[in-house]
Amino acid sequence: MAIAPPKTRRGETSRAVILSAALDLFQERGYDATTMRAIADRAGVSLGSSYHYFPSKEHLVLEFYRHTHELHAAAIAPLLSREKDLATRLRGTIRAVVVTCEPFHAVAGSIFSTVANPASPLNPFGGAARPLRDEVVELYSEVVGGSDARIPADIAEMLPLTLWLYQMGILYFWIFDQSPGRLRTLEVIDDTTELIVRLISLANLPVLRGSRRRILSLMRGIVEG
Amino acid sequence: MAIAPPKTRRGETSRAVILSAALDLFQERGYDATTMRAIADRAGVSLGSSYHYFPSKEHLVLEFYRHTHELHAAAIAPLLSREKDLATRLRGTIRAVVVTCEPFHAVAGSIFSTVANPASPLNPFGGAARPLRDEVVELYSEVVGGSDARIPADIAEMLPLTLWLYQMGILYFWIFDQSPGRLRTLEVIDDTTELIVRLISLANLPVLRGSRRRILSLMRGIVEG
DNA sequence: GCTCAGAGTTGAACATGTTCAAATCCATAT
DNA sequence: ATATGGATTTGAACATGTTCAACTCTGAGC
Repeated sequence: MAIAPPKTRRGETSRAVILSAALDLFQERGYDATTMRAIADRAGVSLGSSYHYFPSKEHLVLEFYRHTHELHAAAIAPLLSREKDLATRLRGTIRAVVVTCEPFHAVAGSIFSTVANPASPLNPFGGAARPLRDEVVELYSEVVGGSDARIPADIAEMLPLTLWLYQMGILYFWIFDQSPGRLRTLEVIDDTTELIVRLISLANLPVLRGSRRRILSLMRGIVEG
Repeated sequence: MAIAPPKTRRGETSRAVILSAALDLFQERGYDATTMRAIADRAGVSLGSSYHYFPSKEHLVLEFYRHTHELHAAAIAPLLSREKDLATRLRGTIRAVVVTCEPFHAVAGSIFSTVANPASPLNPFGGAARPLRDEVVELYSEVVGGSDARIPADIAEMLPLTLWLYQMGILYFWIFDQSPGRLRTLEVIDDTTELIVRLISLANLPVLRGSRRRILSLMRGIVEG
């Protein structure tokens, strides 16, 4: 189940070469059209060797994810250290997600569905992908925490996870988006990020206190399970 | 691509027998563990015959959906004709969804991921499953329309589709729910339906008018695409 | 009753993810 | 230098979704 790390230099090379071939082919042809045999061929190893380092084709996608996550984190680092306005930070972060993922747009559909499967090791709610999800949630923690917005503690507690979920929603929309330059997705991002920030500030209104408490306790209950 | 309907009585019988075998096996073994050969065997036809009536294994799932949808619609008919309170109608409807689907809980995970795939004919946002989705949305139209709640026109316009999406969310939660009697899902349903009705009434507050208009126009924009 | 076109049926063949037992490689101990 | 044990590599074999060309069946028209 777990990925066995290589134990020799030779093994490290093989693993790296297989992964690189897989990432290239995923981008060139998409996930489904990329066969394990093609990956092995391009990597110059046998079919069986690929399975020595990656328990399944899906585990190769997990590395693919880690790759784009690192690209994304690097892309928004300047923004996060410079900007203090929450809306701006949030908008920049989410925009960077779809910009970073753009080269993989054609691949994204089949990958997304793989990830959504509760039985898949890639499912972010419980499988091998859990650590990566936690990293992304942590990133949103920084997006919120590094801003000058004053956010009530109960909201701040659930916000990073909520924003991660929101990001997933945006990505799902983006997968379907065929507009030139993915303009529709960018518009939705602008509108929704502004809305989110506005709703957070509205949550302090006395009339909304009750609903707010209910929503947050509901979310806490869900997360615990 | 499209499913060719049988043209003779013999064909009708074959189709029915294949479908019935598939539904049985899906429940017995789950989607992945059910092979097309097993379906053909149980139906007493050849492998090729199955493909004459159903273009793919996924199309068999589509029928599976239609089946549960009909069970669901029948289950809530008494409630919808008797009850006028929106929260009660909504709670009963969603509860009936998970109750109806309970026999298929083990199957649901792999099916859900199949459905989420934009490339799948089962994807409710565009594939062959679109008509079925419209039926479900229509059902929520009735849930709302048949209640005595006074709902502003702009909200009423988007509500059925939103409730359908909400139902999908509940089902995804339900898939992960391992609690005895699926109690956690039922709790979440009770809490969320109440919350939804409360938020609808709050939406009339002057302070929320702006956000409400933004949210609805956003949703309209998304649906159009 | 015969013919025939189209509906229905069949099973072999193919593609591809995955498994596995055997072969090979190589650093280290002797 | 040789032996050894584990890491690595290999390719055949398997399971299963899907395709397809050939075959059979059936009922309408004569």
